[in-house]
Amino acid sequence: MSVPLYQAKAEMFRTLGHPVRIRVLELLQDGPKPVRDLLAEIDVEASNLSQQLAVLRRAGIVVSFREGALVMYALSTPDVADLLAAGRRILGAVLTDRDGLLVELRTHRT
Amino acid sequence: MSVPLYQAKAEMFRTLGHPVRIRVLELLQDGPKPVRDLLAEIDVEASNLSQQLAVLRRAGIVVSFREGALVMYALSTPDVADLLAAGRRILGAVLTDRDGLLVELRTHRT
DNA sequence: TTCGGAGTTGCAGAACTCTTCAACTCGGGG
DNA sequence: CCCCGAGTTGAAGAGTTCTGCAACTCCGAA
Repeated sequence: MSVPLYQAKAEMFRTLGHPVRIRVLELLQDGPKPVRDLLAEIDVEASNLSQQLAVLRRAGIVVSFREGALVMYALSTPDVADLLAAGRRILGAVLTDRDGLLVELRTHRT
Repeated sequence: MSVPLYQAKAEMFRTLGHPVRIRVLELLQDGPKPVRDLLAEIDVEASNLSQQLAVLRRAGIVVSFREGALVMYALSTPDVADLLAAGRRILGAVLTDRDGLLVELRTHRT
């Protein structure tokens, strides 16, 4: 293995670090979807969506296959859902901590 | 709330998308550590580490406090460990899927 | 076979992130 | 008081990533 593990991990997280890519993953959580449907829900240009899908595909996080005239995308592993869930939890924790801090700052001397 | 949720999520993942920052979080998983210790384990310039710590701090993922002459850092919530664990699982899944694919390609016609 | 819809690819400029250097703050000793 | 070790901050240049445009491929229907 030539790439250190922590670097592979960093790359994986970086891959998720884009609003369009996050939305794609959330939409794919409840099953495979054609590009058309993603495009209908995400409000971004087709070529831009395609670029972002390519990023996810290269990272191995989603897979694509053709179904008749349509190209379908799906999560490559359901573990992705766990990651998104963990992300949600941290976001919640961080935001309530911030509120807590604000309360602290208001109720005590700074 | 002015920032859409999926954008906040994307920012959080982007924050994790850097090798030094990942290593810091992994080291902090088993308790608060002074910057000196992080510096001793990570092999990066002090100012660079400081920059990366600032990124994590701004995102609310870690907190820092002074202890005598040293500055200590700690995870702001233990949920961060879950996120790293989920990341590890996906990395594993993606890599074994890749191997699976390679086997497929070798045993059938391409 | 030709057309049109569905996606993808290549590319260039704008926007962002990284790294490093130098200058700085802060809290103990001596 | 002055200095030193411990960290932080600011800024600039190099390097990446993002977006949108235009040109392209591929399948299915007429």
